[in-house]
Amino acid sequence: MADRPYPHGNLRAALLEQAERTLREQGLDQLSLRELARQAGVSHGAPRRHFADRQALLDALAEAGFARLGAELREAVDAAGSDYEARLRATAAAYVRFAVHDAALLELMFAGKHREQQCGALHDAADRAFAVILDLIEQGQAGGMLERGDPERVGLLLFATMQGIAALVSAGLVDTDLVDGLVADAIGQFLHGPRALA
Amino acid sequence: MADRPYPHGNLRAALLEQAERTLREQGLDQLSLRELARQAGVSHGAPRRHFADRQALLDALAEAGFARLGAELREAVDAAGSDYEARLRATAAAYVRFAVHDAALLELMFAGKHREQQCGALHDAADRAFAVILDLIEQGQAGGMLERGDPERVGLLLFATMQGIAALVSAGLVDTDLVDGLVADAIGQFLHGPRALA
DNA sequence: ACCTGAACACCGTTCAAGT
DNA sequence: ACCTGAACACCGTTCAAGT
Repeated sequence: MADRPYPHGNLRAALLEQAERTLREQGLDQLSLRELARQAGVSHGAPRRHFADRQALLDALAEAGFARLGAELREAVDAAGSDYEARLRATAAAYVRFAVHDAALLELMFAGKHREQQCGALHDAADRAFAVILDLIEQGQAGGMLERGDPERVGLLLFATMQGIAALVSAGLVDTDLVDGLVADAIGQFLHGPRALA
Repeated sequence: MADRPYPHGNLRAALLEQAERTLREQGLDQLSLRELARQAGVSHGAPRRHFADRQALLDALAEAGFARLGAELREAVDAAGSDYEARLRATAAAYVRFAVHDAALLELMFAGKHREQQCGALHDAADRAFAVILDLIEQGQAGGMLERGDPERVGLLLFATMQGIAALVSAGLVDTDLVDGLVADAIGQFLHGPRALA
């Protein structure tokens, strides 16, 4: 209740930031435009100037989520050593970390219900996150660590596997202490095929 | 507006059935207890006798969703021929079909927010769906089509991959005409390793 | 045992009015 | 250009009362 970090002119950013925090700490159900306005110290009609309706805010959150996911994946790759399997593993681990830390946000990012309008921006943000994986695939193929093949197809498969593991974890269908093993299995299978699991 | 198919005594089943339809046709946002009560021809307080609150209804929907998913996977396996790769492919195709037909329901099934109470029943239903995949893995290992290895770990990986593909499709991040290829890639990679993608 | 109906607090959205 | 504040329709939840 001290000074507002956004005295003015930044209402849109303030709403998004607080919304992301609420989403993380209390879930989508508790995310209300009126409460966000209250926390920002403006009237309940004010957010309308920046977001046409609640869904527009959710779309913007999802877009920002993909941007941040892409950045975190990129960081993980860059921080990993030169060993290719370690780079893959670090990427997958970063993905799962994001999924655990921002489960509700990830749900929102993959929620089917998105506006046609924002859908373009959302799709672009998702593509930029996917580009990290794509780069990794091309790098692996160039270095001979991965078989040749359409990088997009191979990358989509890796992307899907990571998202699937994230979903199982977020849903609580797999115990958290099994996650690391599952990620390792996924990367091993991806690189070396079924015999990696034997 | 004709006769109610549930004159009485089946309110719980009627609510669940209508809720699943609304979820499919209009999405989670449009699912309201009051509207369900209206469609069932009862007062808005009546559902409370069968579901403590809205979340309890959603939990029940998710549980029923896993039960149906399991049944549809089982049917797909049984309807497929004896060729093992075809059986795997049919299972994955059935999963994606479910995801496309009931995207909002699948979202609900994997939504983190589930009650402790219902969580047991939900987990059991999910386990029964997973059992179909587990059987398939054990069958593949016994027949020599799959490498040996903890069937649970191998099965989880396949489960995650299917869920990941489903998520990408539901989110609209991959065009529907690429789905079949992606499923084929996933199964090929799962059975034969990376060289299947070259 | 199951349902009704009034009540309460809250929400998203709209819009005329202010600065 | 941006925000206010009253208004409207709708919702989830509670609870005393009915049968």
